Amino acid sequence: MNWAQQLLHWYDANKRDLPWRRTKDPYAIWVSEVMLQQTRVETVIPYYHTFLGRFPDPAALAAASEEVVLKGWEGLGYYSRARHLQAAARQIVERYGGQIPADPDRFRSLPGVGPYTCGAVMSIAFALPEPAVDGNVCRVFSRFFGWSDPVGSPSLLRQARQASQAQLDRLPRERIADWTQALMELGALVCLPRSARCEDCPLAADCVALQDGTVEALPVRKARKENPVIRRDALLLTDDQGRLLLHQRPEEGLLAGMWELPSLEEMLAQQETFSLGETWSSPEGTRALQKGQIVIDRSEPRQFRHVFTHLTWIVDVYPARWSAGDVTTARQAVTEMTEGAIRENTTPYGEKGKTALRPCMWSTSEDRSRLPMNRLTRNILKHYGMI
DNA sequence: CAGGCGTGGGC
DNA sequence: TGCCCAAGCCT
Repeated sequence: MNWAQQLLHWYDANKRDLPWRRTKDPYAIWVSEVMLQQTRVETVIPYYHTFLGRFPDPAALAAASEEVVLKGWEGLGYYSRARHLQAAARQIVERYGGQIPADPDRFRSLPGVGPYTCGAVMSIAFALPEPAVDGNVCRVFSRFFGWSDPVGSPSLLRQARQASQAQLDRLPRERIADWTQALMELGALVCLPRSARCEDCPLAADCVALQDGTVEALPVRKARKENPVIRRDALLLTDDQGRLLLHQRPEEGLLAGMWELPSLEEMLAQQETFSLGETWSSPEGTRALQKGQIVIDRSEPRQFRHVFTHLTWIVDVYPARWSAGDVTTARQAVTEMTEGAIRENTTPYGEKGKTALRPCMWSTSEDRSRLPMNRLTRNILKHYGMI
């Protein structure tokens, strides 16, 4: 047996029983591939079942509101994946009658479908000989062939695709899907980033890195930049009916379109353009703020920390109460409630000069269970008993 | 092409 | 605790 046959043989005996390996539905396989981008298998499994139950085919996904789709993705992260998936589903309904095109060029042109996802779906769902090179495959080949190109570099990707393609071209059709998954499965179970299990590897006899003693050194990784720390503040403003003021983030960028606590800094930044009691931007169907005033809790704000891939937030949360009363303009209300209470050096919303008004709403408990929020906001609301 | 874009688990 | 990651894509 050559090394490719040994790998397939190993896969036959050691492959995991994963939900997306029990279906031939190209749509379901596609959904799993998108969810698995930069995300662990154990994390994905419950989302996979829920999402497919709610959106069983491209037509169902295309017909849903973005809010419901985002809610189905809540907690998974990288939320543009969900938007792209839905946008692609809509194109599939319009252009291809709701069927995933069994055509690499057409599928690849859909939003959110890159080289890896295209190759994975085409090979796994349609047995087309398209290479699918992800982080696992790069690592396996980097070690097996002793390639020292950095992870993610075009040269490593190109070589890995070429190596996979060379095998695909020699495989019978019924082994195409297995080949794609066998490479990744080896990376996930044996050829691990750290503490590789070379003693269990079906390719050990031919592995350059194992013979050279460079398994732990490969693949070469670039040094990571330091995470900036961003100081923020958030207003936990409730009224006498238990409603909570929420704010929707901009349509683009970090946590796009998701709901969170409004920022005192943002209110300060926008005080020239609206007043709290009169013209607060409000999406259709939500309740505008009534005239009243804010009473802020002057005790020390509680602090929450949230770490993203590329930055860290430290958020001071200020509990406050909205009560009916005299008309209070934003300038008066915000100036009064922040004076001596708000910390300095926090960062306003609308980074990079975008200061467009975003929708705010008084949310009921029911609203808060329905609206998509990120993990930090969920944690804050849970801490204060708001969900 | 380098950087933006989430989250939770392992060590 | 802090750091590294895990089945990428987009700009």
